[in-house]
Amino acid sequence: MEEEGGSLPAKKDFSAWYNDILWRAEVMDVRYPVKGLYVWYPHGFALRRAVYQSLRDLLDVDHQEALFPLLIPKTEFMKEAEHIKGFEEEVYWVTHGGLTELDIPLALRPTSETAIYPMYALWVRSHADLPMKLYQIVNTFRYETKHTRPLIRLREITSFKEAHTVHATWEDAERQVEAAVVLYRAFYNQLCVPVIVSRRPDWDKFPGADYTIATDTVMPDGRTLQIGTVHHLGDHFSKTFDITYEDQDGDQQYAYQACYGISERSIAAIISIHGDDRGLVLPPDVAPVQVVIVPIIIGKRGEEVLLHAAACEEELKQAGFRVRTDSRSLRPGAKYYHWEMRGVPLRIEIGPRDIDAGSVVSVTRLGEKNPMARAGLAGSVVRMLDRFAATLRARAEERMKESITRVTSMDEAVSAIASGIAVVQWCGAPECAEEVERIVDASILGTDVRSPYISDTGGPCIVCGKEGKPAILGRSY
RNA sequence: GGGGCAGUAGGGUAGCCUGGUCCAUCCUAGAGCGUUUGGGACGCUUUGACGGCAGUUCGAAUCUGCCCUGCCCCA
Repeated sequence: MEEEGGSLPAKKDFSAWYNDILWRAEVMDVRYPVKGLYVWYPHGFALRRAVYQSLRDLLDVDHQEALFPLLIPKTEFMKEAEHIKGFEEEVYWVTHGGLTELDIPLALRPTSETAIYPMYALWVRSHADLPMKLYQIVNTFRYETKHTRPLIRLREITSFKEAHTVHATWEDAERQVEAAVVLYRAFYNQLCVPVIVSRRPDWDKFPGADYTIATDTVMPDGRTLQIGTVHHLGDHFSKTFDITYEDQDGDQQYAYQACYGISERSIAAIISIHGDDRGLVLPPDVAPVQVVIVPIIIGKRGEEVLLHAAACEEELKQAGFRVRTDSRSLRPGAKYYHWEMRGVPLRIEIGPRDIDAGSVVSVTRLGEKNPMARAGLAGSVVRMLDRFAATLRARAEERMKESITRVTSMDEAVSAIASGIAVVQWCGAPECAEEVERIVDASILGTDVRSPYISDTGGPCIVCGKEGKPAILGRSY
């Protein structure tokens, strides 16, 4: 299934690079014969598993994982008017069971509010049940009409982590929204992916939400990618689905809710932000293989080299690393290219010369090559990988910083958007938003921007000149 | 949503315009054997393809229609 030889298009040609790296690095196979559905290769799936494990670890501190059905009866799905409007054009419907037409058509969940909340109505009874914080990791279906793209715009989102929380008050739900933002920041920090947090304009919020906070990152071509959203649902759904609790005075009260999601776009971000002309570059925390050992098997000392490699592998495994020894009968160079394509952070080469010198050769995925003492190997690897992650993070932060430009004119905005995000002042009026979006051919992503590179001081609106606040503008995926 | 281009072994391609020369070219990959191994090894043997359906025709990879899939541009 794997392909060697030939090479990846340069990352400068981002679209071609992205399409190619997915199969060359064995992340996704895009050849499944249905538009918008793709297959995870084992290596991609291992990456997915590590990424979602790290997300689970963060959530499991105060959330519980559950699992709700894929199919939602039309009667439930159609209850919340705004929600329906937001999704009706992209819902897949199951209309038949075998040859029999169903009395009530079943929707394939495009998201699970309407699957979960009827159950929440049963589960939430008293203030003592609150807050309730559950999440699930599931596939969801959306009949996308725009151009589909692996990991980015899918008809089957295979890896949707959606958390749904229930609270006694609007303010409690708001605090949960903030907690979710903190959680998502921590998640992306582990992935070494920088994000900008902002509040989506009203017309762009989740259908049925009071407001939406989003995390975006900037792709190498300057377009933004939304990689996390947090919604304050107010009491819209609790009123629709009758989610009430008995408060301390014995009165029934409507609950307030929040929900927040992350999908495999997080993996698209890892690939796009860290990858280079040689392939993937993976943060050590989520790399399926963290260390690859390449034994240099020459002539008579082959057996001896393999024994040393096996001892190193064992030592690193004991230390908790995901290690592979590549003892295939290929030239060492071919193995280096192979594992570089797959993003392995650290390579250790062991040959007769190293054995004689009591050392090994270590080479990071960023090309830093050093001899490393054989004694205390595991400790050295820990330090090496920590530094590697820090470098990745710093590198990505630097690029993020460079892609953000504060502008005061439309011309400046246009040129800033060509390579990233423009920060403008905006008064908040929809007419002004339409105007600026039309002129610069980009969208207002959000306000109340939280990024170390964007100050929150206001100024005159770029369109009408009235007092405005910073808003970010960009072309998004 | 509108328009354009394309689909040939696992991947990339030639052939298509001008139907027969094609049991289809080349590179790469896969299998087998042998020699190799400190940055993509080499030799020999071998496997493997015209997106689907219908039509035109004595004859279709090649022409026509529809469908599916992909890519690019515009909204």
